[in-house]
Amino acid sequence: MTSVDEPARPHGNGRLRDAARTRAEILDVATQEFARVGYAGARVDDIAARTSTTKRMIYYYFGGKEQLFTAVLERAYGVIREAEQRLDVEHLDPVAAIRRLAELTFDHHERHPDFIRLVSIENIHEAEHIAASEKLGRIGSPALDVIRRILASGRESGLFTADVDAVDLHALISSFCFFRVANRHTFGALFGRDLVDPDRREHYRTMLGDMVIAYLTAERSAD
Amino acid sequence: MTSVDEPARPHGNGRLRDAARTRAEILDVATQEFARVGYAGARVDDIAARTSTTKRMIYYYFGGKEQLFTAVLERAYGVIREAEQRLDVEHLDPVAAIRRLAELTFDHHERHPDFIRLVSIENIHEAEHIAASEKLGRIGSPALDVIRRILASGRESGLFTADVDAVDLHALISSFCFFRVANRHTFGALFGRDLVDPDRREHYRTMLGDMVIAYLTAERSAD
Amino acid sequence: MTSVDEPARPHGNGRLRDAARTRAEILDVATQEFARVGYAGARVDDIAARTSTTKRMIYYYFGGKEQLFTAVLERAYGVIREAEQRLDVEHLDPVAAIRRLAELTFDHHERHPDFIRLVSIENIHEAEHIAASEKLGRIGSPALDVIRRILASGRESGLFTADVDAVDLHALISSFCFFRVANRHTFGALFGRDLVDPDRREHYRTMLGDMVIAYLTAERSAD
Amino acid sequence: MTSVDEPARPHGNGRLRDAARTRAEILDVATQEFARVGYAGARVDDIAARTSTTKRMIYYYFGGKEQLFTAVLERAYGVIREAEQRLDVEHLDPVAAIRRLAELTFDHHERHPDFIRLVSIENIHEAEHIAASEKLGRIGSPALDVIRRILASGRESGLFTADVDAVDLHALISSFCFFRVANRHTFGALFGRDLVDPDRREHYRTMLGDMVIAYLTAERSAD
DNA sequence: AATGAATGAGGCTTCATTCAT
DNA sequence: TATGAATGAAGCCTCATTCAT
Repeated sequence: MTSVDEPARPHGNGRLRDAARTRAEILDVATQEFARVGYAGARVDDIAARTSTTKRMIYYYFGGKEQLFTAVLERAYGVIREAEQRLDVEHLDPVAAIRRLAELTFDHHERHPDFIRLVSIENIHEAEHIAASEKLGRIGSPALDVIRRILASGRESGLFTADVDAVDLHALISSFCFFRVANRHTFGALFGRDLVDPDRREHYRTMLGDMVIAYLTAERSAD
Repeated sequence: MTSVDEPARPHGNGRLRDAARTRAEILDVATQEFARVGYAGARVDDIAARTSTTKRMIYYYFGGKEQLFTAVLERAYGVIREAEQRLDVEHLDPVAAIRRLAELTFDHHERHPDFIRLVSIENIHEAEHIAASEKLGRIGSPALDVIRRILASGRESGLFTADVDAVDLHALISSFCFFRVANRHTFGALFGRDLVDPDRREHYRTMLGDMVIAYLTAERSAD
Repeated sequence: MTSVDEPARPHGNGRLRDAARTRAEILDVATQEFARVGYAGARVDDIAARTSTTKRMIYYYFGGKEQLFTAVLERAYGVIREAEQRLDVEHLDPVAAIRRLAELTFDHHERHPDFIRLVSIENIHEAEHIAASEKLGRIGSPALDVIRRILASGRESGLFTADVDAVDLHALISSFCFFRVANRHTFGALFGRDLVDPDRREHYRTMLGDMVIAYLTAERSAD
Repeated sequence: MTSVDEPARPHGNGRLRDAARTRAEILDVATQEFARVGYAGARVDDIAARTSTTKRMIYYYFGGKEQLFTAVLERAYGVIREAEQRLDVEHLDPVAAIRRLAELTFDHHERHPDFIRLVSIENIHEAEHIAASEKLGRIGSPALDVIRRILASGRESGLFTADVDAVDLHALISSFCFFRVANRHTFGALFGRDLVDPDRREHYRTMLGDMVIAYLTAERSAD
């Protein structure tokens, strides 16, 4: 992202490396801009201006604004997938594992507000870029498999009573994490409470875990 | 602002009625357009074209695109406030009352996807229009008072054990309702599950209630 | 100009008086606005807004922006004519009379910067409004007659040697008075000297008189 | 900015030449239009239409209407400065030198009516564009230095008696030259005399010289 | 004599994109 | 691989003016 001063190499793939770097730089800036002001609000000129290359390169590498936005989404989702692939909670008992997974989800949302904004924006566009992307259609989530296994194990042991599958539980966990970051501005403006206040962070993190565990383990009337 | 049914008066206000109607019509169309494509994506020309008046009237009544968007938000929040003021759940016992409130919140989100989109959009803009609006700053929510009273009553009777105040509980309930509608496109595209599929509606509605009640009533380790 | 609270009179010309007053108020405001930002720069809305009446009245009384500007010019030239009609310098000897007249012209320009601006503006428009006005075409100037008589008397007595007629002398005197007020902004910005600085007022007033007298009385080579 | 006569170079700058030409062409047309109808009266569309490029280029090169007007002023003042730098009168005796300088000023005004109109217009705007321009603030005038030296020499030799400095004398000379061109429309319309009638040109040119010399050399009462 | 609502034409500016080199 | 110049379409907004009452 920062310009690296590496010695000019007479032969070889110096060019190629530069190309990759240019591409990455454009993606970095574009991610910030799209996240900041939305797809329609972003300006190709502004993105180019914040780059060490020119506007022409955006068209050269990505083809256009729309494809650039799709590339931004693809990379952003790639990052989250990688993080999820590093999840390591299955050595814990089901209750602890789920709580840990919820917390990691919570942390990931907190650390990537730009990604959350991009997702909000993509939803305004009814996920059309995801639908058009070869990389992103039905990409699923590594976390889902983890959840699936924890749920199965918890249910086997009789600890979990709730009638949820992994996808719904993922939605339940995500909803709180996402809302807290995505809607913090309107929520703060209307209710005077900053949902991402660092001082309240632990409180909300615990609240999420409590909620998920309570839901999964609640005594159920025979239905 | 809402369509007024007042009898035709002998002289005068014929025009005034038209003015209110014109204003309301513009707001209706603008609400749809802003919700559909966001603030930056919306076109004043398009809004005007879908109206029985002209573009000029938008500027006459609202002053500009930005103020129009603010007016749209103001009216949209007004509608939700009115709905919340009609909440009538306090004759129920705390558990039933909270479940009912969660369900009504759920239903309201389901019925007003445009409103949810507007809120997402306003969050992308970091709630700047709410902040600039005299009508909307720290508007609070009638639902909060209802929640507050139910929580107090439930805690008194020993039914509720969770350490939440009304604002946090409101966030918890809203997050699921909001996410389900707001993020349904990306969620559907990535996981192949339509969160607003009518066939799954009851399932999610129950799930929300279960989650909230489980959270509020869970046995807590002495901490 | 200020709204006067006079008792409503049941009969009589109360209406007419109001009409005259409204007209005058519009003219006052229009004079300021046109002088401030030029004909094209002035806004009918702004003029109306600074009035106690409405925009409609401007059209009612004057017909349109163009005619309003013409009316403004007509009244402004009327004021200067009246002032010139009160010139009383012919009891002085020719030299003193001319100096006095120059000084009065100087003073008049200083006191009516808005008028000078209007004249500049009308020149940008190539005097088309004057040409179109019945009141203003070839209106001449009472001052011209005065100058004519002084010149004749001065030449008779041998004091004045210059080959000028009244119109040219009027131009000579006016040019300095006009330039000092009209061009003071560019002159000040470029040369750092404020031509209308009160402290330099006497200096320029004297300079003008000296110049005119010197010109009129200079010894001429036999040509 | 001025049309450059540089030989076509083997590669490269073909475009650059075009850019300079495009810029210059826009400036030419803009100068005419602004001079013709004033800043507010000029239309960016009209300027573009009279150009071989498009409206977009005006914004590409100048940024906007306001900056275009400033650029027009900058170039116009640049032209006059160049002319003044070519003044060559100091080989004459002070009286002849001043008369010659006045005549050259007179001629320059006559030859550049558009420039005079621009200056009038800029004064209506209270020299705000000059103030905002880095090129134009306190630009001074080469003529001033010339005048200064002539004045000193004339005063040394006892020929000049008047109490003026170069700036004031410059104002005195300019005022007549400027008025004659700038106010010719209203003056002509009101008094029936065309100040720029070619037949009267020599008359006014002489009149200006006579006036300046008479003023500078007049016998002064001991004050 | 007065007014709020309405209007069509046109104003300035900006957009994503492409061209020639 | 890279770039400054160029573009047409469209964006938001404002103008002087008129209408219905």
